[in-house]
Formats: sequence, structure tokens, C-alpha cells
Amino acid sequence: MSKTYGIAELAREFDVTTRTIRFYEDKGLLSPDRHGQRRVYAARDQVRLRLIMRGKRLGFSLDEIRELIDLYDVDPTEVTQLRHFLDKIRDRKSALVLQQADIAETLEEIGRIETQCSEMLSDKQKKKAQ
Amino acid sequence: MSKTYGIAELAREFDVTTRTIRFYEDKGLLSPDRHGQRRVYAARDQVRLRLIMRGKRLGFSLDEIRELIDLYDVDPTEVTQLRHFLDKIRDRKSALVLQQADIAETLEEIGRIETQCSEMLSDKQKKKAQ
DNA sequence: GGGCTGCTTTACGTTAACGTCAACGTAAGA
DNA sequence: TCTTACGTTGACGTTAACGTAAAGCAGCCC
Repeated sequence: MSKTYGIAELAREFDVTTRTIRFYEDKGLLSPDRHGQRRVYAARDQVRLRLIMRGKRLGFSLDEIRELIDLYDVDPTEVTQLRHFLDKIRDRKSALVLQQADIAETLEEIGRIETQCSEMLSDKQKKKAQ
Repeated sequence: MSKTYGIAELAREFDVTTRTIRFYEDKGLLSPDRHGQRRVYAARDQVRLRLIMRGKRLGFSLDEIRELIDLYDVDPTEVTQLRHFLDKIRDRKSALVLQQADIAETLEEIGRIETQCSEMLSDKQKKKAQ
């Protein structure tokens, strides 16, 4: 028997509310089993939730996130589907690569400002020490 | 005289509506000059708008974006301000570094799926060719 | 002067992603 | 058995980031 999670447990682990977890289920991002009317989450759901959080940190919408993590599960059988699938994957990839470039630029610029500032700060502190 | 832009011109350049540009002004992200009651945008605004779009691609909120691009303009004079400023900068930096890691992970996983898929595809095409 | 084009403000509408009750069910413990 | 904790399903509220429609001004062409 592999481990299962209650909704509150999962919520604590990822620092979200239970409302949020139910909302994700509504949107088709999670699909826990039920024990009676209670939700029971398996390892699979925990993994999915981690992927969701990562997607959010990257600024994706829940729809985009669902598309993304569905890529992990689906296995397309027909050639047409397979092609379509590969197209989707490549779209995601190029978006991510663009984001990488954006981050690199921003980090560079911010880095320059930081250097500038810390120089100013050490200057001022020297003067103060005199 | 350096170049200026009308609102429609700027909107076309960045593929947004004029409504959006006015909205950003409302939120304090842009502050164009006026010629009569018409808005006149200078190079500075064009740069700012580019930074805004980049921020959006990274999934930041407009508030976060404003804080970020204000870092480019402000020059803090007091030491206390300077420290505070440096803290902000470092916060931004670590958020961006985290995002970088997230993207790297995602790209890796997606890459694996892609490889898998394209192998499946070429297999199927071989069979078809027989 | 009439009409078109481009801009303006004002204001209400919309969507995503939850928050926040309310009202109820149920299993465990004192 | 009563309470306490934890869970459930509605259903309405809220915020961000715009969309959209209404009504009006200013310059230019004919």
C-alpha cells in the first residue's frame, strides 16, 4: 500500500488552502479517489500538485498548466495525434526558451544596478568612517 | 529632436490595444507627455513598455513589474534607502534564479517526452514504409 | 459647413483564480 | 450522547487586467 494523503495534509505540504485544491479538481487538474465522499489523494496527485505549483511560479494559467502536465500522462496512439502532440511540446519548449532569455536579460540588468548600488553604499560608508 | 510616438503607433509596435496602454498609465507604469489633451510618448516610454512586456512574459503582476522597472530609474540618496533598495533587488534576483531552475527542470522533462515521441513517430513511419 | 479620422474620458462588463461564508455530514474521543 | 475536528457541496464576493460601448472634442479634406 503506497501512501495516501488527506486534503488538509496536501494543503499543508504545498502551503495552499483546501479550497484551492478543490478548485484545481473542478478545473480538471486533479482527480483524487474517494473514500465515501471524502477525497483521497495518491502519490500521483501529489506529483501533479507539485507540477502545478511549478507552473504557477512560471506564470502559466491553469489551462496552460493542465495542457502541460497532461503531456506527461497521455500516450497518443495514432500518428496524427502523435504529430499534434509533438507540435504542442515544441510550442511549450519555445515559450520556455524565450522565458529563459528574458530572465537572463533581466538578471543581467539587475545585476548591473546591484553592483552600482553596492559601490555607492560602500563609498558612503567609507565617508562615514572618516 | 528625438522621436516621439502616438498611442496608436505604440500599440501597433507592441501588439496591444490603446486601452491597455492607457490602463498601464492609470496604474503608474507609464507617464507620457501631453500635447493638448493628446498623449505623446518619448523613447523612455517605449523602453518602459518593452520592459513591461518582458515582465508579463515572465508572469509578473503589473505591481511587480512597476516595482521592477522603477529599479531602473530611482537613484536612492540616503543610506537607509540604499539598503532597502538593495534588499529589493536581491529579492527579485532570487525569484528569477528560482524561475530559471523551474524552467530548466521543465525543459528537461519535456525534452525527454519529445525524444520518446519522435522515436515512436519514426517507428510508425518505418512500419508504414514497409 | 459636413463628414471622416483619431483621440479623449467615463463607466460598466468580463474572465481567472481563488476567498469566504453557510449549512450540513461523519467519525473519533471524553 | 455530546462535542470537536475534519470534511462536504453550494453560492456569492473579490481582485487583476483588461474589453467594450457611449459620448464628445480637434484637425483636416472637400
